[in-house]
Amino acid sequence: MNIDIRSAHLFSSLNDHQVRQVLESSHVSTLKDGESLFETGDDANRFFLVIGGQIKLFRVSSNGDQKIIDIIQPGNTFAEALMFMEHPIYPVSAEALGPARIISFDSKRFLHILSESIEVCFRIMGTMSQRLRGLIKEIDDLTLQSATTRMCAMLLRRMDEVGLNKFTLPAAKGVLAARLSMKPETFSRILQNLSSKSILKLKGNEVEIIDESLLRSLAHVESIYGLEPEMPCRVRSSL
Amino acid sequence: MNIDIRSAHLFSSLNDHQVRQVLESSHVSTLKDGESLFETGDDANRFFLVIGGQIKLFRVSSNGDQKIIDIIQPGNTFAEALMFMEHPIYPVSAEALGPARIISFDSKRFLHILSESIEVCFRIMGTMSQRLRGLIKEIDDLTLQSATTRMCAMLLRRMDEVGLNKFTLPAAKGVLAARLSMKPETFSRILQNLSSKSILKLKGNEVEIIDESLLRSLAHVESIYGLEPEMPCRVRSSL
DNA sequence: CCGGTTCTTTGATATTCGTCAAATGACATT
DNA sequence: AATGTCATTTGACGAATATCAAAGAACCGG
Repeated sequence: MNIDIRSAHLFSSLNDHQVRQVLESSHVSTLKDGESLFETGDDANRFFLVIGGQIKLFRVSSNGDQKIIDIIQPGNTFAEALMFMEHPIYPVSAEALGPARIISFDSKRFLHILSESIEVCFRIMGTMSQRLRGLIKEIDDLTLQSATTRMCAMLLRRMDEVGLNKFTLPAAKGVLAARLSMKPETFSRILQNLSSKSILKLKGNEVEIIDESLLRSLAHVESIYGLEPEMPCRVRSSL
Repeated sequence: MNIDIRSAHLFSSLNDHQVRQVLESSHVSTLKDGESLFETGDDANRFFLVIGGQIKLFRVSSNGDQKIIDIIQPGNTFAEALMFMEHPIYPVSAEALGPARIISFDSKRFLHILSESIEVCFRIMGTMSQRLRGLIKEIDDLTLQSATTRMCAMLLRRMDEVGLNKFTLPAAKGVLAARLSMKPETFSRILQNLSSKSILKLKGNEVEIIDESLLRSLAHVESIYGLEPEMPCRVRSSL
């Protein structure tokens, strides 16, 4: 099991010596479906790299609903931003979505390495600023758009990702519903509705987009962001 | 007009020489009410420090509604996170809320200084991680709570800030409504409603909280979060 | 002080979603 | 295949919030 952690953006500019140092304080874990990694409010002295499966980051409201903040895919790190706080506390809970495999790292140790490498610092600031951007985008997805709009945007994103007009939903419907901040019932009804308008066909978790332009107009995706006039880089993964 | 930019967290660990360097590329501007500083999608090669008035950060949806992401107060910097991106583009628009005064800085120049000071890097990572936290909190305010809940939370926050049960609303009602992601009409009605239940009295923009405990229960403020990250942390509910 | 603009309030109505309850379907275990 | 469990769908209903329209208030320049 020798994974090169340098494939993760965060570690990409470490030299061999530094990688060895980081690995000294690291620990690989296997998680069962639904197994908790940490909870909102826990002391945060470690951060993580997903190497298999998916990790769900979420918050729970007083009435028991959960809002999924993000779903972390293999190759990505999370909770690394917290090490720079004086009293690091996880602002979300994390658990495995299906069986998963992660490596955890000691924050203090990593900070020490960081203090000797400006380059790595810059890289971290880069990922943090991307995450900030992603969250801002998220906020406006949540507030400027209706449930239907969010659904359509998600479908289009997924379609771009896959590159086909036919694809599998990236998670269970209930999970997606939470990710889009709606009830499973609403999720279901919206899909039925799109289906009844023959904008798409669905069979189980397989979706086939029929009328992309209509879907796109429903999503109102008229470059609130620019549609990147220049842009070489198309696929953005920030979910 | 000699302001010590070191009072801003971001610059606090710069030495005299560095401060001088930073100021070389800086530029003070005065903005009239509603004057635009930049718009969503503009190239971002400068960042800003508010020294007077307020700056509104917002995004506009396709139907013309605007969601206010944040209102930046004097002493705070904004848009500094973007300098670490390859193609920095402002993800929000910014304009003055009332007359305002700001200093702008050249990002490249600042990056150069940064590349020579790990300490400043760490400080920036600290502020960025706090901002991330703030946005996560924001997301769950928006999704896990109703309009009334958001209103109550805002009132309580304001009350804590001022330290009195009587205070002035921190901005025009319409602006606050947008900040809380609701229509002005809804904002008005909720206030009337709270007033009719004698939870508060209002006269113009003056609010007096009568029944704090009731307000607090309406806000559901059972610190999912602890209150303040760095505070010597008061009573934290289990969690 | 006036007239005009903009902000806020109010009422009537429409829509979107959530809630509750029950039916159906999918899947794993026995 | 039979069973149990869990996820999804469907329907009926209600509550929260947006929308539209119009009336008041507050503010401002002359």
